[in-house]
Amino acid sequence: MTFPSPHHDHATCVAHAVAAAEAECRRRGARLTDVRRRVLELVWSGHQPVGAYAVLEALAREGFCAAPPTVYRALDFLLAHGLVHRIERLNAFVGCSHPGIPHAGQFLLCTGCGAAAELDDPAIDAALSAAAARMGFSAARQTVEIEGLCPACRAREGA
Amino acid sequence: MTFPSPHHDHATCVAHAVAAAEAECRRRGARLTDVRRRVLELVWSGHQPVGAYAVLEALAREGFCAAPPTVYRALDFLLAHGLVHRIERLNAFVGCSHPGIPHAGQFLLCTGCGAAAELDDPAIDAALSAAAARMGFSAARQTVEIEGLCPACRAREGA
DNA sequence: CGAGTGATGTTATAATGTAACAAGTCGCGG
DNA sequence: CCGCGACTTGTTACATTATAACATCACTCG
Repeated sequence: MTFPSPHHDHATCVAHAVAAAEAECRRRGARLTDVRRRVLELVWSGHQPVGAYAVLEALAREGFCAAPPTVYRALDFLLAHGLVHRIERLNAFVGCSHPGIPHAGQFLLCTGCGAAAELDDPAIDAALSAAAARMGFSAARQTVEIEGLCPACRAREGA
Repeated sequence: MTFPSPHHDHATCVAHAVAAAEAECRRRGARLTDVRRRVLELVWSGHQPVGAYAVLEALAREGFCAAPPTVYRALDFLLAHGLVHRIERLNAFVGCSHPGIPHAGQFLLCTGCGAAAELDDPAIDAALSAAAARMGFSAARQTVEIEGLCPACRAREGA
């Protein structure tokens, strides 16, 4: 995954994400209900992590008239099925770039524009696993979040 | 840093941490006030991350009669001077093992006993830097948190 | 259809974190 | 010693994030 150009056709990003989610849910026998699909689309509304309450407000504006548990339940479902990731530093959620393929989340977070890019770098995995193993630690889940400036913002700030 | 034995003399851990903090603050011309020192000691009360409100309650029990901003300000001070780290996954804080030496926080978090061990593995740093550089991303801060089971809990669960 | 499971609605509340301003404290120069 | 200024703390109120508990709904399967 890379930082998307500001001119890319984002509608197809969302369409791809929803199609992939449909497929993944079918494969798993899980139900991608209306609320869940809509929450997924909202999380994909940009390439920036979205807070649960931002999703909630967006739903409210469309007349879904939901309460916090609705959103958190949908997000829990999407997390459980690997369709979104949680960004711990931001208490926010971002669409998964490769649903269906098991992978740990590794993220680059731009503090300039708020964009998030998902990595899946085997070298990082290897370094983490090696460090854990060296301590006799059995790793189950990893959180890797790197804050900084994306190429575009770097160019802008540098100018 | 490694996972401490349950029998180690924790009082000396705390004493070392406070002494190191005194030294570091002197070096930086920062004031380690009573509240800040006490909060530091409370964060060091175990090798497990401690929530801000847990610190608050502990202070209250000792008659410090503090409000949330007091604790958050002390924690902000300690963070700013590299005396504690924040664990994002847990919304909690843990004492820094090597104050004064600049380093990114990398943590092993045991889901069995709640213990946290700080790593400082150059290989992890290198892998993250390389991945960021490959994307043209300029990294400023990293969050690395690995959840799993520490050796002791692993033995216990395995049995 | 009817029972059972899973999904959603609804209300209230818990847990975490901050804004804004008042008051106090400490050190330093006059 | 005094008073100024910078920093620290107190205090109140509130914002943000997340969950518990229970009622109701809806879909599937026999």
